[in-house]
Amino acid sequence: MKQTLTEILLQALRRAKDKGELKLETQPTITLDTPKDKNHGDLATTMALAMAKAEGKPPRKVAETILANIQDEEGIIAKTEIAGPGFINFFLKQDRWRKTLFDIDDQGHEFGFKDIGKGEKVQVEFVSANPTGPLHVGHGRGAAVGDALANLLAAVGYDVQREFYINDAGRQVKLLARSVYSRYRQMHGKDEPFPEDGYHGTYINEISASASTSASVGLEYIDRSFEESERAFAEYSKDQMLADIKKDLEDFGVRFDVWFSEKSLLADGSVKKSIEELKERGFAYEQDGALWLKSTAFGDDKDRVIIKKDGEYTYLATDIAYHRNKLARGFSQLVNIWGADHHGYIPRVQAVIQAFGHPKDSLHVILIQLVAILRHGQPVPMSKRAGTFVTLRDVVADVGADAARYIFLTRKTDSHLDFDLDIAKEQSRENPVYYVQYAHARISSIFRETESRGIKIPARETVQIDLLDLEEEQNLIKALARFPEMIEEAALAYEPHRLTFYLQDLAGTLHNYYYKHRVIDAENPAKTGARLFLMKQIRIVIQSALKILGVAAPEKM
RNA sequence: GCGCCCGUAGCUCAGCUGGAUAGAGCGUUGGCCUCCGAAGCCAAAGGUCCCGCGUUCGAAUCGCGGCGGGCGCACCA
Repeated sequence: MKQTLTEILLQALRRAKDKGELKLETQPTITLDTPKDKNHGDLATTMALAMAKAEGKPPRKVAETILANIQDEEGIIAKTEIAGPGFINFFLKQDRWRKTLFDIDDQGHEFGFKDIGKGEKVQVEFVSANPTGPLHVGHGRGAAVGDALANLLAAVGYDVQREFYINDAGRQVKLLARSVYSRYRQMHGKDEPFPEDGYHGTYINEISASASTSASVGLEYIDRSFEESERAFAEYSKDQMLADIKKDLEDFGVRFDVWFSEKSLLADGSVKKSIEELKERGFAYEQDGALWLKSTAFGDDKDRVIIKKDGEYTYLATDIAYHRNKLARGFSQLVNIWGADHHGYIPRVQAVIQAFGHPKDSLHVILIQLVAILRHGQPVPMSKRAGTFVTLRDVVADVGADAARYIFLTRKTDSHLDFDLDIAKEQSRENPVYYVQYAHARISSIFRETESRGIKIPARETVQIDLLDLEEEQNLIKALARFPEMIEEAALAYEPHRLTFYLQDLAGTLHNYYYKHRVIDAENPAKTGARLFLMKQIRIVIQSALKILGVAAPEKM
């Protein structure tokens, strides 16, 4: 709809220029917005205001010229007007809007899913939690956003891969092993101090206990030193944690295509190789006995250490190899979803990307602000080390995966999120997710009713959509017509939260209609048919949007 | 000290690639079930869009400077 009108406007400009009525030294961009106020038309443009200065004419004059040159061959425009300082408002013919219903009927769940990506490969890396403890709510937010974003990008034609990067090589895993080892020894009556920085959660005890009966650890290490035991405990503990993490994510409805091991980069020599390549490219140098990345060449505050004086790699070293590996896999766009506390790391990694000869913006980092958990109105202090944190599993058990996902997605990622457990639990029926799901269930309920009465939803060949002439019906149709552009904008902006707001708006429009008018009118089969046809298309769009968010569309609640 | 994010209704937040009278949910007040699902609808009250200056025909939106809150500034990961 918007596209058609944009075409018409472009032609009008061309015509005005040919006739010498407009100078058009620079091609103006055509912006069309849906006005907040319905009295301002279905679509409005401010282009005349923007062009006024360059044309040297008052905006209203420019608007008049544009309008005078419009040729509406298809006949979609019902009325135009120039308002205020020079807005051009377009009122479109109702039957044109109604055709949207046929589009949805034809395309089904493909409706609104343009092929912007053209099959380009895109990777979304998210969660990537250290396998040293259970996932907490912050990870849940990242998981919800990452998964929805991946769905969204797939919906607009990208070939999307979901990846989880496993930090299984560093000190954290060693500390995990050490913690489990200590509890294990204590469990078997040995006098073993617990490491000062060890992980304190009860899950450590559980792993220690299960390790004792496992095939790979068993009772063999009760009297062995940590040095002798480390490998077995590290492997066992990490595997247990990863299995847990995978389970939590699956229960949350999130699945990854690739689980990428940091350790594998060390094992197969790619860390060494990547560093060599950086040296060859002139972006790594030695100083003070350490090896540095020349990240200042790309705008970082200072250069960063890759290999420490003692010969150990820093975290950056494996990240260099990891991002080189990603780039080599042929993605046109890399999206990393990180906790906001890692924001200082962005210039470094973007420097790496550029050092390997790729444009800076081939990596897009989305920062997720931290989630504060409130219980009884008070913030719950969270520390992984101290073992006090609210796990994703707890939240899912409390409020359900759908509500949790939806809450995570009703805020843009830049915003801090207060997740009040009591409200999410006690007022769960007030939760926005139910409002949207209820709309879906309501339509489904109507269909159950018509089915029991033997009323059929008409096919598009027989339906009389011109009977949909109520204002509330127009509102619904226009909301549906907005879906494709909303999807496109959300995808290009990497902002899945826009879908939740769209859905709430659509659901509200439906609830309003439902209350005011009855879909089934036994006296008027033709009108009933048209309304059922409308309901059918609304249901399709709700389903599509909820599916992208990863939230269920229940037929009954 | 430097950097990033946030500051919009009592609360939690949308709106921010500049547009017309700033929105939603919750909460408050009042109304709506003989009728397809009341997990719903309608209405009312509620605002210095943190402050100041600037750019602009036009600023919640852009720029600069403050203030307040969060986070980060390692040869940790």
